[in-house]
Amino acid sequence: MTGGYLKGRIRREDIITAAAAAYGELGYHGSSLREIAKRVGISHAGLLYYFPTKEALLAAVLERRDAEDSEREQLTVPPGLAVLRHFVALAEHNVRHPGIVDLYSRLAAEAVAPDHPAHEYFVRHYRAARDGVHESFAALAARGELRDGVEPALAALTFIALMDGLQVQWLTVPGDVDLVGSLRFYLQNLLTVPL
Amino acid sequence: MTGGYLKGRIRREDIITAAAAAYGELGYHGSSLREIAKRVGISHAGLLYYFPTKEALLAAVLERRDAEDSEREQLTVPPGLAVLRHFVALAEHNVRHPGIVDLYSRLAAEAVAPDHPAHEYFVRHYRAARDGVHESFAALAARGELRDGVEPALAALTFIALMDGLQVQWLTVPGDVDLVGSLRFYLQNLLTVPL
DNA sequence: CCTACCGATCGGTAGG
DNA sequence: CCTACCGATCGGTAGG
Repeated sequence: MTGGYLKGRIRREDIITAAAAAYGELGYHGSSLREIAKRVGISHAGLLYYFPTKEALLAAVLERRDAEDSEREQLTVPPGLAVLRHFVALAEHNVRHPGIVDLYSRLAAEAVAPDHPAHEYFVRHYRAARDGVHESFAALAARGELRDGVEPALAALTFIALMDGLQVQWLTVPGDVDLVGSLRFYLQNLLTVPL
Repeated sequence: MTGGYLKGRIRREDIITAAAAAYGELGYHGSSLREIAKRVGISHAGLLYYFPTKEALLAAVLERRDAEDSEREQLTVPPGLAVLRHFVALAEHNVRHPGIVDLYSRLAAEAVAPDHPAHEYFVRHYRAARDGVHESFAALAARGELRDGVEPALAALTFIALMDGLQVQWLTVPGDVDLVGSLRFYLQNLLTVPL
């Protein structure tokens, strides 16, 4: 007599996991409900019992991604070097989980279209990422740990862009790209102190 | 009695133009032959008279893109600052032609999948871009125009990645991103001489 | 959760 | 270049 609720919750998680993998491999538009359902072992109509529309499933995938990121990111990290190191650690994590990188890169590129269901998500995502890093660069600048002429706002914007661009190139030609080393190189270049 | 050949060639060019626009807006997989044909004012079967398969049309779009890039790029530019300035000029050109950026970003993200028909194209594209920039950074280093500790190979890789990442972010939140200014900022940071 | 179905759309072909 | 068509696939619904 195991609770039916628990079983349902597990099933939902399985569906979200399968959907995230499919979005990474095939893109959102390229991932049919039938394909995702097959990976879970149910019919596509059965999937729609858990998520009423294709977009609702996408929303659930993005929500879980945010929840995972928030978990890994302890909110206690103060602006400064620690935040930058945290991003390097995130890159190290990503190298061991290409599926996550796939998902993110594919969705980000699709979602440049204003009518894409994940567009607003990425607008917020970029703003939040930029603002967080900006704050850290500003703190470093105040302590004189940023090289002369380095504008915190531009440093933040280019840092986020670099991470994204590196990921796409890494996925395309994995052997040619050192994700973590490239990030370190970039950051060290802006700092007057060791990372 | 206008030559039928000329008319056919113009029609082919029109189809390629429409396809490139559609790929940018909707991605390759999201662009149906019927949609592209409608933009040209013919039936999708008519389109297949000019390009026998969907992939053949994609190949034609990529070929023309390369041809245009080669035209703009005079082959006489020697490795060094001039090449970097050329990339900044390319960014200025792109800001006025978002359709090209759309096409490139969408296809690059789709084509990380090894079985995507444009995958090999992007593998070659990344290699060529990196090698070209690498050569220029190496020349600058030899002349002492690169800051200490800047490795030409990493500088080249991150430069290409930065361009790509900036483009996606610029397409998503155009008002928040200064494409050209960000590139200048990045490059100036690596150099000991004014760009 | 299932089977069975809907209308719409896909790339490609036949035959002119 | 067209009309007409093919089999396959799509998201979603009906009714259990």
